[in-house]
Amino acid sequence: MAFWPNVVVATPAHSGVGSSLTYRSELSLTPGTLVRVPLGAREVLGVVWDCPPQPPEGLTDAQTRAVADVLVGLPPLNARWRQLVKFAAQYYQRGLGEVALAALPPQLRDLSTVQLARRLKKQEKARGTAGDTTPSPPASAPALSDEQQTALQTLDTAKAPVLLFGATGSGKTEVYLQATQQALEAHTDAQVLVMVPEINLTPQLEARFRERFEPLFGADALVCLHSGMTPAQRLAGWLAAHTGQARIVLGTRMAVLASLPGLRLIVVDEEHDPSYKSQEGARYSARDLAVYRAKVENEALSAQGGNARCQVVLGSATPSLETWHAADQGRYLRLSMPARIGGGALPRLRLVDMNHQPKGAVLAPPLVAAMAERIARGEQCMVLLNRRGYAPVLACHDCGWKSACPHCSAYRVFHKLDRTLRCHHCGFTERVPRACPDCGNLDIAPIGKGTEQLEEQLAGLLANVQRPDGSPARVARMDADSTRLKGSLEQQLATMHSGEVDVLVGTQMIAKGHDFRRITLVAGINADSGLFASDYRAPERLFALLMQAGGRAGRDAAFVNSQGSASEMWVQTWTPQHPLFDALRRHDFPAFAAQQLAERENAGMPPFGHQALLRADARSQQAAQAYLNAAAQAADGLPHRDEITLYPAVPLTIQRVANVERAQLLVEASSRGALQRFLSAWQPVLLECRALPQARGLIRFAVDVDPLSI
DNA sequence: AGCACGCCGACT
DNA sequence: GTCGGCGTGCTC
Repeated sequence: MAFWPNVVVATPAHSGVGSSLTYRSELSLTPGTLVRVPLGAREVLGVVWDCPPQPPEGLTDAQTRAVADVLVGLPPLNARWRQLVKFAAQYYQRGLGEVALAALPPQLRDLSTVQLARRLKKQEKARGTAGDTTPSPPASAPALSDEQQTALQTLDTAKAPVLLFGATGSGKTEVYLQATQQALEAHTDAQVLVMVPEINLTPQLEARFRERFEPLFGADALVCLHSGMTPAQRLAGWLAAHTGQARIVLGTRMAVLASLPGLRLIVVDEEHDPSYKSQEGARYSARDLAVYRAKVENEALSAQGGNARCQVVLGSATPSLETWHAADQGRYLRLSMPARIGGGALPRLRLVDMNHQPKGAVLAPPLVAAMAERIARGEQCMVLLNRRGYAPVLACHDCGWKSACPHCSAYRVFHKLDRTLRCHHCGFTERVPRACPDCGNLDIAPIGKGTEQLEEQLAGLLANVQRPDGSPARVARMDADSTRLKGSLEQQLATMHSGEVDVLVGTQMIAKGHDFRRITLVAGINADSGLFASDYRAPERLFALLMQAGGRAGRDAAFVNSQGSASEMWVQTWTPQHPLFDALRRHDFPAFAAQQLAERENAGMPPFGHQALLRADARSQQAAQAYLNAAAQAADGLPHRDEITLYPAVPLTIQRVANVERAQLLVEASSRGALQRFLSAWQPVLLECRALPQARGLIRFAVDVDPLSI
């Protein structure tokens, strides 16, 4: 008796190989079994997709090679996981094996069967001792507000994805915690997946979950899964999730593809965050896959009978318009928690019209004065500027030279601290020239402001300001540069918490998640620069960013009240008349969303229309565009072509990065189904078009379904 | 995608 | 003389 298992390996859709490869095996292999198979000269990890007892047609015996090794001891990946992977591969136009293998920990690929057995044994042993840990008193959950209570109850019985629309500080995390507890207590094998948009946000959430659940389920019951972990940690975490030993998995977008056989609750925190959309490889939206995954789990659970469900919660103070629209239509269940815990008020908006401020001032004088007042009272301030470095450009006043990157169509940023010019796109770094490289003029000067300069200027402006104890005000900066070294993020957060720092200057990263109880003033500098960009999502992003940043202020109602002052959100803008600010002033996200959705509907934009991008990287811009336009031409006559609009190829905003020219072509459809079917039919055509003479110089192409920016 | 094989520049 | 750059082609 022999079998012909179809095995998926890490070959992408555009490699020309079908979705799976057929091997030979003496044994019948359960679908989902992990195997090692010969592929060319090497041996690779693969997943058995099915295992028919008949040889395939059109494939000779000589072509079929034998399965080299079966990873016994590792339970097969279940049908729900395989369905999720299959859906993701189809929907995002990638190879089945590419998605499947990307969802497995990289170390699993090069681990021998013996090593794996050892790993599993170790894990098993740890599980054995987990139950013996001294039972600590169960962590007491705080009493819930009425809003939280309602949310929790609804969550328990909801028959649709739940949008938890909660103001910053309304206690969403406590709802996640208690929902997790509910799910875990309902079933001994139940697992919960909690996702956050960024690695930075995992430590504090992990701490909250550990504090609550370690006494109940032991330390091994919670694992983290994100790309910042070492390969060994990732393998261990993945194995724990796959074997069910981990009851709670906390991670970034990659965690949505982890094997979780007992999944009963998925939490997507800050669901609007663009980081959930992967930007390379398979460009999937972890949020959308989370919703799909819950659906698959629920279909399986209801087929088994009983009323167990896998719930999915999308949490945000400023939901994505896609999610908001789904809630409007009743596809998602909207739960609102408008009140802050402790009765704190949301910060008052102070709009500064920069047209009426002294020319050249980065910070409006009234804002500086307001900050000085706060510092003198022992309060902290936060200033947001979304630009690293000292200045975005260095220029020669004489000949007009600018600090262009030789490899990219972008300027290199002036970093004063280490006297370098750095390209933020390709990483090319040089020491700042003493004189203009073109004309030798010594008068080269920075143009525009970055966080380094803002920190420097603020330190100067606040030099004479004293804190209540008479010590001088202290300014600190937090951005990707200041937190690059391991542990420095934690260190910087600690100095902020301890109150050593009065003013924190930083990029977007300071707006997310971190709770500093003494912050009562938040300022957005140059925040509206995004509004001038052509990106139709710019207002949505700006609103979310300002709302999130504003949410950092006045989190501790008791502190704010004791200070006798209200918290404030200052925004410096050149377009104060923009309707976005009216809604922001009222903290009225629903009004903002309604206005934006009306605009989107009129323009046929998402979520009313559906989009995909065909992107091309090439030696020359001409080749990139020629390939794209040829692909568009070759689409004639494909199924659903008449329901699709193909736009002409255009260069990306940053046309060249690291000497690679980039272009893209927008694909639009009014129906998701038509777009999907068209893209599937287009895929083989895209492969063929690579061989066209005009596409000479093409390096790669990729389809981006539901792109976040166009 | 990997990863082999294969052909041209700066180093032990 | 090699090490190594990445261009081209293949994987049941």
